[in-house]
Amino acid sequence: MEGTTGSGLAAEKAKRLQKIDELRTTGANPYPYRFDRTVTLAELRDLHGGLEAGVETDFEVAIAGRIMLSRDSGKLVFATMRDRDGEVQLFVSKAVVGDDAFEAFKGLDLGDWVGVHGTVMTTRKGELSVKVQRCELLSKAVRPLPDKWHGLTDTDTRFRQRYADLIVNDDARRAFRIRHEIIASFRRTLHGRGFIEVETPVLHVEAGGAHARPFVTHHNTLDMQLYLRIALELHLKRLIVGGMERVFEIGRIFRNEGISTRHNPEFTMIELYQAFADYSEMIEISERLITQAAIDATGTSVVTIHGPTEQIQVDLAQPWRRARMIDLVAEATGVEVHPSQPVEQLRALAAEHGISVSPRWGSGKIIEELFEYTAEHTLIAPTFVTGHPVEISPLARVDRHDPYLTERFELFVGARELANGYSELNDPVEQRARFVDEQAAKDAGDAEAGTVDEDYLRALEYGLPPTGGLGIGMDRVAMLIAGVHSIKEVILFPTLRPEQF
RNA sequence: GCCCCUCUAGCUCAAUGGUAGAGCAGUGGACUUUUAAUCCAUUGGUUCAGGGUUCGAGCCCCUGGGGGGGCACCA
Repeated sequence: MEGTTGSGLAAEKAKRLQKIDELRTTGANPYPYRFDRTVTLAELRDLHGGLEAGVETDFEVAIAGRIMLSRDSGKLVFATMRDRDGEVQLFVSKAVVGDDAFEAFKGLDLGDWVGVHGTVMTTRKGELSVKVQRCELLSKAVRPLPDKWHGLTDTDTRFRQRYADLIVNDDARRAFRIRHEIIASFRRTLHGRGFIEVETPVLHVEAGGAHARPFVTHHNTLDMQLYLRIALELHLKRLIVGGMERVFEIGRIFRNEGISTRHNPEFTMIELYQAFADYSEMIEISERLITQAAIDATGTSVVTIHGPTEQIQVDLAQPWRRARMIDLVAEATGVEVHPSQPVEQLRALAAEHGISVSPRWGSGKIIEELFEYTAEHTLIAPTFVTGHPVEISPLARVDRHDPYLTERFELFVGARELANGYSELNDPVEQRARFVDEQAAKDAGDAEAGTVDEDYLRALEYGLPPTGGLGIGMDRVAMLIAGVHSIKEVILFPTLRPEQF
């Protein structure tokens, strides 16, 4: 623990802390306040990446970054510096910087942040480098970096210490870069179509807009129970009532459910609502948003889709399949189904497929179960599943051609649901009836059923224009475009059990 | 909640039930064009925790914990 011999973690930290003390005794600050850099390392490479080997320029730069590697060859030290977007080699010559500065440079540790003044050059082998004139410690790292070659692979450590993961794993940095590009792309596409970005409450008096178990919390001053939102839907549609016409929100959603490769208790959803549009417009926007995001994030609309048992390459720019839920079930089971059929008939079919059915379920819910068990896992390439039964779609408008179905779709890619949209139900009388059915289901013991949201009904009574709405799971889109298998790879700090220190 | 896998040095990994090891990092030394630099030497361990079996446990058994995968759950 004390002293600077040995080489465990404690000894390593002690040695570095001692270096900090020694710096301070010489009047140096191991944690200075700022550094004015002139170029980023990506800019440096853009400007000078084409230099031939063995060239020394007079081009002076000030750069800043973290020391990632160091190669000491006596009176010369080569180090690799990295900033957010690039790397460059530092060329440190004892003859150039002088004995004291040279020793000081050798005293740096991997992981230290430094600022460097120097000139641009290339080595004999052609490596773009900065010939260091002056090097300033910007922040001393007390803890050593993970393995310089193997990086960090332990998932526990990677997710708990995301900072360390980001320092050493290129793939981690890439995934979050892609996530950023996707979100930026979505915003651009929607701004281009006249959408306004809004923010609505996270704390809800009633957890509506979806079927999910909510997190419950409490407000002290109001002394009331509140729920973390499970969807954005109902507030955004209130804004359409208010005449905002085209709104969207990218927001965190909370669902008190299991954790898996596809689920995190808090995740990010985008929802958008467009007045005077219907679900067909939402289908078109879904396709456009995701395809454009892939292009913006990766430069190509071709993605590799990882299904449960297979993986395929798909060009998102090609039209996506559309199929009604009832037709997919018929295709999978060989039996025509429709929510107008007697519930006994559908129960029998479910039983044939080994699906246990709650006595509370009507025909529509059983059809959905049949779909999930028989058809969903086959939807690897992007597929819009449409025409959900009314029973399972309390906020969607009835299909203009079939009173048992709704004008609704869900997008499946890689057998995962990515999006959900519909022509919004805007008849306040019918909406109340649907809410009453939901409340009845909740009272009968369905923890995920909704309640009667009186304020939302009041809003509808002011008049919701014909509206198309859409929700897309941003994390899952990021998984698709980044080509990763777990949602934890696209959430910076995924939900984990607390660590014991 | 259930099932399976996993946990060894700071990191990446070894180790028939028989003295816990390697590479990297670290430390000391050599080297003015290296780039996972190289070469020589070298420090470093509560093997997740607690029990048990055994002459002897990193390894086998039990309990607990973290993580991963699957199931269940999840519009």
